[in-house]
Amino acid sequence: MPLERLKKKTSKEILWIYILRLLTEREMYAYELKQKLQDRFEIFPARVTSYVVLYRLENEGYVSSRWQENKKYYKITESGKALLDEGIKYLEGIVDKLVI
Amino acid sequence: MPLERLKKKTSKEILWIYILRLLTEREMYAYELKQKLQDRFEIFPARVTSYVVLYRLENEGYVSSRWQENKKYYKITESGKALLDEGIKYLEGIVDKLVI
DNA sequence: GGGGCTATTTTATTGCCGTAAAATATTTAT
DNA sequence: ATAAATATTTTACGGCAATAAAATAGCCCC
Repeated sequence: MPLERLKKKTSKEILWIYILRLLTEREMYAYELKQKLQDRFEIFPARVTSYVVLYRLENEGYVSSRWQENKKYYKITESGKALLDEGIKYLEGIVDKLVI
Repeated sequence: MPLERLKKKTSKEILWIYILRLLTEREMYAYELKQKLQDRFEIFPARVTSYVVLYRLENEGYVSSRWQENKKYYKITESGKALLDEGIKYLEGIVDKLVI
């Protein structure tokens, strides 16, 4: 089923968008994000995935981090917010083109 | 840039949705579809890609084909239409969750 | 004091889809 | 007549992101 493939693939490959989206609400740590991803977006990434994605995002300056009580809290940066906006607009654009 | 990755990846991995969408308008052959994908959706798949995608779609019953004047015309089936609807709804759902 | 949950890191692997490659046939300008 | 563009097929390959694996540490509770 291509739709299953799409859901599996897409929901994982847009993970960084969901993560940035959640971080607009407040600081969170990776483990917490994984829970939220399940509750809010019904995505079930593997244990490590959110760590890896956050590592990439931080490396590219879209999030910053600080340690507190043995947890690594991530915060979205200005360029992260800009990226998120672009990402959402891009996805809206896809839908628009399909629906017309 | 994760957005570039997203555009590259997503626009290719949803290729089948765009193709099904185009086929709701009329029968087309693969080569023709490639042109339309560029004009309408600004996607630039490799020469063979539309052939491969259509092969998969036909195999799974989402399109049917017939030969006419040395061209293989593809037509969307009922299950193809259902799949397309589901796909679009799924994408709309993603956007909705992000925008809230 | 040890089992279970929370929390993170690094490295190696895998799965999959688009794509490159190679081959072929027809049609259309020049 | 021939080069270029159109049109399709089959097989093999590559990239890359999520994931599995393995290791580590704090915390809680019984």
